[in-house]
Amino acid sequence: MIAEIKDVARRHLATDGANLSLRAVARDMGMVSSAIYRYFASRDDLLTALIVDAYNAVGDAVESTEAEVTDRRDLRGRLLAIGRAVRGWALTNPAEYALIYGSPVPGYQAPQDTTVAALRTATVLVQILIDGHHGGALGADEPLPNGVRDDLRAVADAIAPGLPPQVLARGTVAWIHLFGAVSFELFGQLNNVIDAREDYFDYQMRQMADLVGLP
Amino acid sequence: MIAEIKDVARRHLATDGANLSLRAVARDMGMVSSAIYRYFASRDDLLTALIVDAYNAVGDAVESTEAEVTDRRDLRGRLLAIGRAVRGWALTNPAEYALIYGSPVPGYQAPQDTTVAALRTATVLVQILIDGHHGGALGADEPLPNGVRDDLRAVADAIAPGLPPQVLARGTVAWIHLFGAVSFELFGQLNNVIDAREDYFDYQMRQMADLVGLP
DNA sequence: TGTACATCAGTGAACGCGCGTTCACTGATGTAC
DNA sequence: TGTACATCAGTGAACGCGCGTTCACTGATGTAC
Repeated sequence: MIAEIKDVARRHLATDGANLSLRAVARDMGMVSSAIYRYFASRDDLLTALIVDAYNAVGDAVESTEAEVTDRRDLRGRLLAIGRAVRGWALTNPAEYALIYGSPVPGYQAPQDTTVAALRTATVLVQILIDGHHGGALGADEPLPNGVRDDLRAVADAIAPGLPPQVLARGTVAWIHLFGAVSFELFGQLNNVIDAREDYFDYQMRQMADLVGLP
Repeated sequence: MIAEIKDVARRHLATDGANLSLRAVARDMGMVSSAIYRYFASRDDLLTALIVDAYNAVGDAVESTEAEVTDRRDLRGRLLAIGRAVRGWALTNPAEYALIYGSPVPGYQAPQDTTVAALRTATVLVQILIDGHHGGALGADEPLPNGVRDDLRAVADAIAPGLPPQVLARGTVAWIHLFGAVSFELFGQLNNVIDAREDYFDYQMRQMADLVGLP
């Protein structure tokens, strides 16, 4: 029942964006609006559930697609797999993507629960950096601004002990570019400019592989 | 009067996002809601005006900041200036930034008028590419997927005749990264990860200058 | 200088709609003795 | 096997609010003769 409500709500997200209406969801389920309160304490609670689900859905997509790269030394292939997984998921679930990576929902404050699910995807990328670093494939010579170096050292301590901040820095740039590229395409900024979307996306991911220094 | 309405509307954007309410705007101006219709035919018309203004505001900021770089051969400096101008404007006008570069407003269809204003910013970047290319500073050897090459050739024909698609390709990557980085920061994805925001942004822009191959 | 008229910014009431949330309730299903 | 009770999913009415848009109107200001 909870699952059905979320399904209907997801369908509504597609047309209404984050202005999700409890009453409309109830209507679609042939229920009276107050019945939803048996399952969700408020509209925000429903939104939160959808957000957590969305993070987990990208997480699932990314983890499984990346795991399919059988040659684990093919770091570029693994990065490309992550990128394609995110993009593929975003294209099939644009509203949910916008919910988690688009403009913040006005008046909605994300609770702590969401951050755990949000981290899953990042972990897969970081593992590529770790593997590349251990294999000695990634250089890490150039200096970083002090503040950035300290911030990234803290991140490394938490999720990838021993990974040099410089390596992480380039990883985050690739990371940000990945979501930037997907958002740009999804939010219509590529319209009338690039039609060969898939090739263009792959091209960008290759540029990022170069930037990170993957062999 | 039109200007005042837009001012108040802009203030509302900040709290309500794109769920802009005509009545609330009128209320804030001490008018009755129907009075707005003397100046804007509908809520969507007001939104469109705000969007065009926003594009022009970024355009102004970018053009003037970039023009301040006196050494025109300093291509990296010019790119950095563009980046900082976009980021600076976005940080002072987050709601307007979200309006034009965030998730699309549900149910709102942007009219043609907006594209002209949207192009202004891009033109400034393309000029850097042109200058770099004429100076012989930018290599353009590696192959591009056919579709991408054709798409970008068409773009070049329209706004920068003679500019090789390869050069434009790298420029668009920098372009997309710029907005990706600003959105990532503005939409809160950097929270609890990077505190040295400004340094981190500059670092990213330097990576993009490298990627484009600016001297 | 004074009157008649047109312009036009803003009013106020109304239409028809939507929303989130509360609350006492019905009525079916399951459980215990 | 049959009765009494508890559980609980869903109802329906209501509260108090918001919205975009239309429309006939008032009343001040400016213009023409």
